[in-house]
Amino acid sequence: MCMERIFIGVAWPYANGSLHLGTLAGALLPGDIFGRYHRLKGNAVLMVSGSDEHGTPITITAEKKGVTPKEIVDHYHAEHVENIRQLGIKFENFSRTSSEFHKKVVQDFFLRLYENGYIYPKKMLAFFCPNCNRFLPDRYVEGVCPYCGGKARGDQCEECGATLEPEEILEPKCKICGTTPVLKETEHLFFKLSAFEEPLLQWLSSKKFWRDNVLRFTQNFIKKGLKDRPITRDLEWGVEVPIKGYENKRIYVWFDAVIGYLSASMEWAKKIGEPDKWKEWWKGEAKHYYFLAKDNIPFHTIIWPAMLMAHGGLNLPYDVPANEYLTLSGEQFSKSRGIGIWIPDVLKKFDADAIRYYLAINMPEKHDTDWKWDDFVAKNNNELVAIYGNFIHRVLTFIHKNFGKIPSYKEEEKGEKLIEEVHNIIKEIDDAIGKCHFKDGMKKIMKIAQLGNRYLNESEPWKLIKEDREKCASVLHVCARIIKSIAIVSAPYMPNAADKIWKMLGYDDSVHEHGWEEAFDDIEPNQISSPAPLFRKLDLKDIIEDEFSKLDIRIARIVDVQNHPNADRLYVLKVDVGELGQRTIVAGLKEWYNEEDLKGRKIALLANLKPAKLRGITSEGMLLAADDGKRAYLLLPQGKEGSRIFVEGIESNPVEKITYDEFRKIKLVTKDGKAFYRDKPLKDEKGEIRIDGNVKDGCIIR
RNA sequence: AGCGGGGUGGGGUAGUCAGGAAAACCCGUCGGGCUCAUAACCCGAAGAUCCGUGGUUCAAAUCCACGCCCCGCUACCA
Repeated sequence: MCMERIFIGVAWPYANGSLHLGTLAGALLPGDIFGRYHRLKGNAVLMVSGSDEHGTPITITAEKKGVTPKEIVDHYHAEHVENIRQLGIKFENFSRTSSEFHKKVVQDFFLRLYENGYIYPKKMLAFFCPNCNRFLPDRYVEGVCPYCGGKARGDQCEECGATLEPEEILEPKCKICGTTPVLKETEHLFFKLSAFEEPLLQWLSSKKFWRDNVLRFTQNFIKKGLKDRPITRDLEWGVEVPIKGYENKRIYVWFDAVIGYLSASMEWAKKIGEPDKWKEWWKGEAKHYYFLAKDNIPFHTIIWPAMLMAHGGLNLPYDVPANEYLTLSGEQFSKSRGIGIWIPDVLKKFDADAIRYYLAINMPEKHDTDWKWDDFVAKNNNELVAIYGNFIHRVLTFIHKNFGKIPSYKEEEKGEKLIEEVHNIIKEIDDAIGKCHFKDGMKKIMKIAQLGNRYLNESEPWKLIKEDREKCASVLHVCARIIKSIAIVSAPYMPNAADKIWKMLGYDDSVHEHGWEEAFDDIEPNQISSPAPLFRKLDLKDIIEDEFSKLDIRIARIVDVQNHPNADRLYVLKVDVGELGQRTIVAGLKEWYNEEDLKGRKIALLANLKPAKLRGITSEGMLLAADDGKRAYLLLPQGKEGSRIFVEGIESNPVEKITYDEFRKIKLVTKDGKAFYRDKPLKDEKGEIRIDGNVKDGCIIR
């Protein structure tokens, strides 16, 4: 078989925070499975990625923390590198965009496009915040839509979807400081993306094998018309523009990041001492694959290919098998809403391969899939441990106890049939991974383990060992041979476990130095040492240990206030809880808040409290307030009604209904005029939750 | 609003583009077997009007039309 060159580009994680499971499921893991598979197949793989370290969000994080952007990206880049190592993801080069090497490549690339006539200057209007003293990216401008009066963000209305020009937006506010920004003229360099509509469509016409969603999305996007994009920004943090007159500007982070694929390839070649070697992938015959989640599609199927066309002489993407999203119990990962599972946290608790298994078997290839803790535990325990791990463990312990080495094979009719069946499955796995059907491949590996278990049960070697030692040896030989196959075909999915199996089979090198075709070969009569279980069982109780996660605290808006007919001190409130609808609650606020104070106000509502009748009226939830023994103080959330109030780092996993007694054990207190759980502030999507009035520290919130 | 994806037994998914014999797989439930193995393994059973309505067809989960519901994207956030 002739060797292929495979380039694998994995979307660059942004160095403004920790990696989360979505990045792993959508880009890192499929890229790694694919890369490891091709290396096993004997192909020449160049797989690169790196930390994306420029852009406004990083400068803002740095300002908030009072450090330099460099310190932020150094911190997260180091963390990414460490996490990637722990996850067993193998890159030829995992680089970073703040390196001098990368900057130089970006500037050369930029200049070449400039010389080729694809970059030109143009004046434009942009929002400038006089208080922050900076131009604001769209994301940081909030205002009112001139068409529907809804909330508009940047260049678009969130409510009606209208696209807005900067000057149209009403009552614009800087999202960082709340100041009204001014429109200011600024000159930027534009990339002539519009020139590539036809070439891109032409190029796409040969991509019939792409995933449907990727291809259709891309084609529609282009057909709507491509606009030239400004590719410089008024910023200090980024790659300097290599053109006179633009010394105060930086290259737009997106433009710079995608060039990382090229710069990281060149840097790799330099590192291994063959500085021209990258050309074999970028100028010679090679297939370029890019792994990313769906939000990244246009950058990899339109902008980057157009940039490569404008540059000339470099290979375009061959396939972009973009994934959908991994959601968490049905909700999208979102740092600002406190929804997410961060890689450094999960690595503390679980084996990388257990995480890799669950994400592989549950990969969002065709549509969003959900990470659910109970499902993770179930699949780990019932599939990975029970079917896969146990097959290997029971075979090896049996061999170790009774033979000490891989027993020799005489003949065994059923076993031969099984081997043939397994070989067919291996071919199917090969085909599946080659087509980036990773989920399917993983399922088929499990199928092999299942067939092994069945064969073992039917053959009953524990009986044969007493009656027919030779046949018993043959049966176990067959099983061992199947385990060898499993080790090889699992290597792309669970590199660590695969290598452990390999060593338990008595080999003293690494499975990753071997080839895919060896999965068809017989096993050598190795001595084996005492086997140990590969994976451990998990207990859901150990995972969801924090009692706070039981609470479902939502923001609610008071729409109506009535006096309770049978109680002097109680109000009956009607509240709007967004997606949860309207609710009636009873609250004892009458002594401290009058009706007018309350109407329209946003409050914190414990939404999953077991409903209770208070003097004849059922209260569906409980309004949370601080109590200093003399009076009550309302919590003052700012977010949208229906959105959650959370504590960072504690995953929300509310129980159906919580009793008042259970809730009382969870201590929420006041501190510095804010609400705290333990030493962490309660937050909503707008930030930390303040408390009305002048409340002392240490008051209980109920 | 536009575009894209999705709605399949209790849960999670495959199958849909190239329509066709009993709708496949994993988990869960129930019954049985086994005891080598991390109370793990294996076999069997129950359980689905394949979102709804209408249409095309000898035949529809699959094609067409309309409707309902979820999710994502919409490039100067990454």
